[in-house]
Amino acid sequence: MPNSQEDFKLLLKQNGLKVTTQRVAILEALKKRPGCHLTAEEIYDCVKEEYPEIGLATVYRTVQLLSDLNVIDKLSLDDGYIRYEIGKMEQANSHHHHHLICLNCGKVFAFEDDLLEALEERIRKTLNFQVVDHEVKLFGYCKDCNEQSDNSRTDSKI
Amino acid sequence: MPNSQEDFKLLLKQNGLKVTTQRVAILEALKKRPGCHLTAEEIYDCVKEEYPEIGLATVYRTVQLLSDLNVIDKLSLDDGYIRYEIGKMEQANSHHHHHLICLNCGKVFAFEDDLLEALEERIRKTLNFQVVDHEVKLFGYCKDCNEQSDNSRTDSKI
DNA sequence: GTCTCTGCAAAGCTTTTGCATCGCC
DNA sequence: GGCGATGCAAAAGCTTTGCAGAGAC
Repeated sequence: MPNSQEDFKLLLKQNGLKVTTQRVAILEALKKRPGCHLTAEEIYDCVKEEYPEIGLATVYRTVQLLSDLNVIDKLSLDDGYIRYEIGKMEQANSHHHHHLICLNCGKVFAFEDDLLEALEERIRKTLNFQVVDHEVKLFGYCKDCNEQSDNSRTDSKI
Repeated sequence: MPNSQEDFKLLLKQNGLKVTTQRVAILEALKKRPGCHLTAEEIYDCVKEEYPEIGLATVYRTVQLLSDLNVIDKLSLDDGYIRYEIGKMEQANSHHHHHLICLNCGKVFAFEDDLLEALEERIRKTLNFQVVDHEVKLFGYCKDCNEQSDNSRTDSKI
């Protein structure tokens, strides 16, 4: 991506949309935080720091728009919030969201996997179901939390 | 499951909870519809047919309770509703939700897969992340919708 | 009889929408 | 200057909560 901000402005114009400070600011806020899964409220707080007059409704409208343009990806961690993260650049058609969610600390880790390609192929053949996208969430306990519980087990000898 | 309704009553009592008509009726409603992914409102409508005086709040409270007891499974299809289905019987610790969601007709298909076991094992080893549960959603187009679009393509010769 | 559960209504929360104003093109 | 975008506030929609009465044990 040589100059993705210019690309973004072009993308807006190509779709008959206007380039506004708010839209650029929201995208930049998400770009600065790759791998973060932000709620609309969180994005609102981030952008407000350098653009205090922005409204929450604008954030909601903009993330919807950016999601439709495939610039950002939508995901849910089943906590009642819709979350967004910067999309895998220049890969409009193959966004594979794989997330590891720690049930203890709540941290979210992303990972890429090719094993699912085989699964999708198998489903296509056996069930005649054509898979075009997927969302995978794995719940468990992360490295740090595992080690902590190991330590506490060791430490707990009075 | 020899007599799962008795088992359920026992489970409630063992947890210091009371056996009520509403709780039994809600579980029965879900049991009658295996593979259906019902919202609280839908469960409410089902139960109301034979128990008209039930309240929606009771349904919300009961599905939460049944979910905590691992009797039913919670899932989301990202449409703003929390959904519930009868859990995999007698398998309290290994519920593997795999869902195929048709983007055209909205139908949901469930499938079991062992490929993910290998993936989880790999994640455990490479990332030191202990997976205990997962939620997999695959979006695409089902058999019927695929065939329909094939037909409409054939039919559209005029 | 006690203590939990239920039903109703109200509140809570995230997200969406209406509308006058603002600002990009 | 026109028309889309914004900001505010109000509304919408799902879910939770408070409370008095009902029901399980």
